[in-house]
Amino acid sequence: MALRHAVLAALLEGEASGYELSKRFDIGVANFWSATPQQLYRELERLDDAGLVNVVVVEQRRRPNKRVFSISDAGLDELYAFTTQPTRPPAMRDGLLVKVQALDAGDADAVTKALGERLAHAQGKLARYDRLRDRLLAGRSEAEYVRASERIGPYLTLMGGRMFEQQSMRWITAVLEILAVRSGRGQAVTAHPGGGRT
Amino acid sequence: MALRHAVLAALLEGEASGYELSKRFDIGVANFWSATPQQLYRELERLDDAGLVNVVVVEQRRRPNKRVFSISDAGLDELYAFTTQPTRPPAMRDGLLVKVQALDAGDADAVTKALGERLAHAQGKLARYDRLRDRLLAGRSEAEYVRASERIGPYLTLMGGRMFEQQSMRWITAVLEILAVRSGRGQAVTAHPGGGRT
DNA sequence: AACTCCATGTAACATGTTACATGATTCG
DNA sequence: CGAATCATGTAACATGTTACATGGAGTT
Repeated sequence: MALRHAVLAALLEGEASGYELSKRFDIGVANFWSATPQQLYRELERLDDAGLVNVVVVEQRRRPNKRVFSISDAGLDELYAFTTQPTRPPAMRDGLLVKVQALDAGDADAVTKALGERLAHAQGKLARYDRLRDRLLAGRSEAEYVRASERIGPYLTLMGGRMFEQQSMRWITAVLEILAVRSGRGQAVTAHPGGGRT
Repeated sequence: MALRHAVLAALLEGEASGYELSKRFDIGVANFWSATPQQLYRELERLDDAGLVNVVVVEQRRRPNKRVFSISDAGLDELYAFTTQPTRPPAMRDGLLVKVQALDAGDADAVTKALGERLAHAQGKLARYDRLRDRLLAGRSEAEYVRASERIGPYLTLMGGRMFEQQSMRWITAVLEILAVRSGRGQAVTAHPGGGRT
């Protein structure tokens, strides 16, 4: 049930509508959890039913009404309790890794292309994280920020996100180099056994 | 449908029973995909139905019979096709990150403890990966291995796994240091707003 | 006129988790 | 004698994905 707690944690940063949350949890932006809009709308219903969030309907002039959610006292208790509960280590589930694992029986050019795309994606995410970091630090050094700021959680997960993307980039770069070496090596690429399908 | 292709990719390393596969895909070992035994048994049924694997029932003397699976020609075609298909960037979903994000409203000691446990877990995985790497290299240098070995996919994902765990360890270490600085800072920990639940 | 943004949802499906059940064998 | 390992599964549930639907406002 970690989606539930991820939503509560996100609401610590301030109240939000489902739509606003769906942007914070967008896969291309999220640094501590990601979820689709549909998951969020469903979960927000449940959180409301469980009394873990407060809801206010905000009527808007030239826009559809929105329901603005904030964390309730019961929600804060629930979130506190969550931090004391065990969590399992995360599962590796990345299609790109499967492609790389299957490289020898797959289309090496296609995998190389996919690696390049992932590299660009990581670069984009990193740039966003860096902008966010600059905004958080607001001119202060990290040491200053760490001492002075009220909250530290968001900064720490942001750092995690940055390091993760940098790490991805290093891995992809290393893989691409190795693939370049191998494609330039005497031995040609072995034709794929099926010989072309249909 | 990446589980399907992960299983096919795993079978490139040789035939296996469901039970054997479940060990390769164990969350504490897997370096390119993880899955529970139940998922694997279900998926192997489907792969069999779709003709993507060959199945041989091996009768054993003092053991229950086992069904040994290997990738079929159709399976190789399917896997090849998969390497040309787009995959989405992976979703961040780690309960530990949620805890860290919620640190300021949570139990800092419990989160610190969880970070320590994750650090140990990462260390263990790294050690396993290192042993696997030594076995793969079999005394050769990486450069030699890259030039000479038939397959490269498994080595590359292994490298990915190693780098990922090292990266996790660096992040956790940095977080623990920052938390140590903050807990030693003038300002005491703010009591949690709910004040104790129930 | 077409497209994107705001704002919400439903329905159907695919995937992943947890608990349980069975039964022999080997290890300490 | 109890625990771990080998080997397979079923059932129920929780979570996540995809496609679609609605409708006004602003933008090109």
